[in-house]
Formats: sequence, structure tokens, C-alpha cells
Amino acid sequence: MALRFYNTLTQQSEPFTPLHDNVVRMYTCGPTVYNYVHIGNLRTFTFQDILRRWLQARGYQMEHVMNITDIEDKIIRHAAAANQTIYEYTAQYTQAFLEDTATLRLQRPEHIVKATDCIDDMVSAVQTLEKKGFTYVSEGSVYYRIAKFPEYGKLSHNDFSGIRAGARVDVDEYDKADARDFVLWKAKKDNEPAWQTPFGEGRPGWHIECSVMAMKYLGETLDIHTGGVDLTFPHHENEIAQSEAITGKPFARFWLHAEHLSIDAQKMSKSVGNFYTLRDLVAEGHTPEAIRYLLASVPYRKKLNFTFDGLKAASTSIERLRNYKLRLESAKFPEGVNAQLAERTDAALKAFDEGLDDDLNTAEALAAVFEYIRDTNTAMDSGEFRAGNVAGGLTFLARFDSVFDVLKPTEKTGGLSDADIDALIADRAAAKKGRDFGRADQIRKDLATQGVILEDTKDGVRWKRQ
RNA sequence: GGCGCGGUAGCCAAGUGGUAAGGCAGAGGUCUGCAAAACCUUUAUUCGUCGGUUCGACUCCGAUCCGCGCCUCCA
Repeated sequence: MALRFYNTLTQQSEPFTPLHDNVVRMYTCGPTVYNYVHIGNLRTFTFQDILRRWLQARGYQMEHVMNITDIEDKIIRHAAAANQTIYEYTAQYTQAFLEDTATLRLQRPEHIVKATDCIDDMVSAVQTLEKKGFTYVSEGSVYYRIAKFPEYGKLSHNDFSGIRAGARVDVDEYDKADARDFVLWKAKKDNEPAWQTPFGEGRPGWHIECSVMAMKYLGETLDIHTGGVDLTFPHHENEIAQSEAITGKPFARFWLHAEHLSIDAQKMSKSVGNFYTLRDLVAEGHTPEAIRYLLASVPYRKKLNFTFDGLKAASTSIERLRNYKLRLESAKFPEGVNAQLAERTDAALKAFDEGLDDDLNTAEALAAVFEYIRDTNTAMDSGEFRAGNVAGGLTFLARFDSVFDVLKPTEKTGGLSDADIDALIADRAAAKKGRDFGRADQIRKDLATQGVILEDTKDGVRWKRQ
């Protein structure tokens, strides 16, 4: 079966091919930079990383845009409290976001765009909507009239036909014509940051930035639009309403939504004290690879229950994978090729590919990897694994790691150099030869305390950093 | 109330009409100077519950219980 994704729009799994050539035009709702991103945000961003890596593995080129929301209520509030401009305030968290995603080995989208860099484009978009009669003004703010867009609700599968156009509904302080109408342009209040525009001083509503940036860089119809499930309504619904009102064309062909992450089966919240950022976890000694593995190993449409037991299990699984790779690279195997084993390797690789082709079923892909590892480890023990089978194994691991990217340990600063380690290993070998096991064990122990693990194999000593 | 997701071994989790993948943890064993790594065996007569369809259901249908998300800019 070919590559296919579950499309929120149609509520079905559909075969995927890009609209134009070999290029996938994809848009991702990025962070609002008022704080460090938390592990739940990163679940969604990790899903997007797996998605783009798999599309590339399948031969597509990415044209991927992610926005940075750097003008918004919370930002304004926090910046004011910190006595900073919104630019100063958001710069630090934008930087932190880029660092965190790099730590988690997330590929950078081709375009990362700040909302405040696209104000003019947003103003034009609102003007276009105005011209087409989709807007009205209330208390200086410009609103989108959803009654003008009959398809409203098609993404979230909500039926809004019961809401009568023109019915007067008072919601909070805003005087909207219809409860579902949303703001395109907010009139300036107090000392809020604002831009001078034909509709007066103000700032953009949240939804317009995504419509504008997506179309600016990717054209009127995107191949894929992604985000967390909570964005389905109203954010993505509103993006569709805006974009399709402007162009008259479908905004995005595929909508992919990542399910949420919970902590110990509870919603993450600061008051419960189970609110984790990547920085928190790394500071506690958890590796970025283990976190990445855990976030990636549960298929993206399934709720992910984050636990420290799970994180430990992820770490152990990575160890097993690395040990296997080390064995493949360092052990000596008899000459020749085991053709049957080579065939099974191909079959495992195929199963891996098919797992990911099936709406990024990472659990199935991983199962294929581990089945292959057990199979070939057994063959190595019995001598059936030949030198000619090494390349196939390495190819499979490379394929796996091009998507999961967990095999290479994160560099730790300081510590022993490779030469130091080799010298100590030589000392230990000499001690062992003289049957001085006490000294040999001591060296191994000392190295272990510095994070270097020695393993004696029949082909000699091998070592790895923890 | 509306829309959506889910309940599979101690934990995570795949499967979605033909008789329960995989990972972690646990138990026993092989190998080893010791350790590590690796391998083998073992851990769900059963897939929330109750009915129904079928030669056959975790998988389809109906009902029901439970958990969760969205429905005011939360990924």
C-alpha cells in the first residue's frame, strides 16, 4: 500500500501525493513565544518532524513553513510585566524554542516566519475580505462574518446551521453579530502595541497570520496543514474560512492533527506540578534521544501518556539499538553472504516502510526493527550471519535512524578523550593477561564512573559512552 | 448537549473477520575469570461489559459502563 494519511477533513485515510511535482508544501502552526515550550508542545512538533523526515525518505522535497506567533495577548501582558518591548520579550523565547527543537533533533522547516514580519500582508488580506463582503466592524475591530461562509464547520464537523445570521449574541465585551464570528483585526486598547492601518490603529487577530503566511510562501492550496488536535476548532476552521473566502480555492488538501500528551494520565498543568519543559527533563539527566524516542514511538493520533517509567523504557530500547549497531560494526563474521538472511532483512525493511506509509505507524515500524534485530542477533550467535550481511543491516539501521534519529548519543562536554580510553583499555588488557583481575576490574569500574562502558566480546574489547 | 478520541498482559502499544506484533519490566536458563552484551524459554484460552450477525469477531452491528479532548487565542 502506498503512503497514506488520515485526513481530518474527510475523516478517512487517503493516499498522499503532492499537488505539484515532487514538492510537498506543508504548513505547521508554530509556537506562541511567551514561555518555554513544554513536552506536550514538543510531542506535536516531533510528529511533524517524523512526518517531514518520512516524506523525504519517500523521495519528496519539503517546502515547509512554520509561524512564530510573536504578537498576542499573553505576550503583551508578560512583556509589559517584564518591562520589555514585545520584541525583546519574544526574542529570548524564540531563541529558546529554536534551541529546544535542535536539542530534540527536529529538522528546521524551510521557512520560519514571525507574525510581526507579515503585518502588511495581513492587512491586505483583511482588506480583501472586506472587499468581498466577509467582514464588519464593531467597536473599531474588524470581524469575520461566518454566516457568509456556508462551509464553516467542515473541518471540525460541527453543524452551525442552527446559528441564525444576524442573531444578536453578546459574548464578553465584544459586540459580535454572531457568537462564532471571530476577530480579524483588533482595535488598539490602552498602551497595546499597534500598527497604523486603513481600519485604524490595532493588531492582527490570531487566525489571520496562519492563512497569510501559508499562502505567501506556499500558494493558495497547501498539500498538508498540521497542528495539535485542539487547533482543529476554532483555529483551523477559521483559517479555512479566511483563506477560502479570499481565494475561492481549497486551502489545504490534507489536515493532520496530533493527539495530546498527558502526564501520568493527567492533563499537564502548573498547579498540579506536572508541567515539564525539555529543559527540566534534560536537567534531571534524561537524554534528548530518550525523550525523542518516547514522543515518536506512540503513533501521533493516539494519546500519549508520558511517564518516567516510559522514559526509562525508551532509554533502554535505544541502548539495545545502539548495542546492536556496535555489534554489527565491530564483530567479525565469516566470509560470504547468507542469502536467506538477506531476504529477511529486505522483508524487515519493507515492513518498516509499510508501517510508516500507513499514516506514520511508528509502533509498527519499530516492531519491524526489533524483530529484525532479534533474528540477526540469533544468526550471529549461531554463526549463520556472514560478513556479506553487514551492509544490509547497516542500510536498515540508517533507514531507521533517518526517521527516528536516536542512535547517536548527544555529545557531552568534557570527560575522557578516545585516546585516553584506548590507553586505559590497553592497561586493562595487560592486567588481564597477567591474571590481575582486580586491577582489570578497577579500570573498568573507573571508566564506568566517567560514563564509559567496556564490554569484552570474543572479538576483543568494545566500548561506548553512556 | 454537540463534535471527536480511546478502553488489548505489571507498564507502553500493534492488529481491525480466520484464531493475540513489538518494546520495557519480572522469572528461569545458555555464554563469561567476573561483568556487560546477546540469545533461548516463560508471563493475555483472551482484547471494558452485555447482547446480536457469522462456520468463525479483539476486529462487523446494537446497547451499555468508564476515561479523555474540543465546543472563549491551549500543541
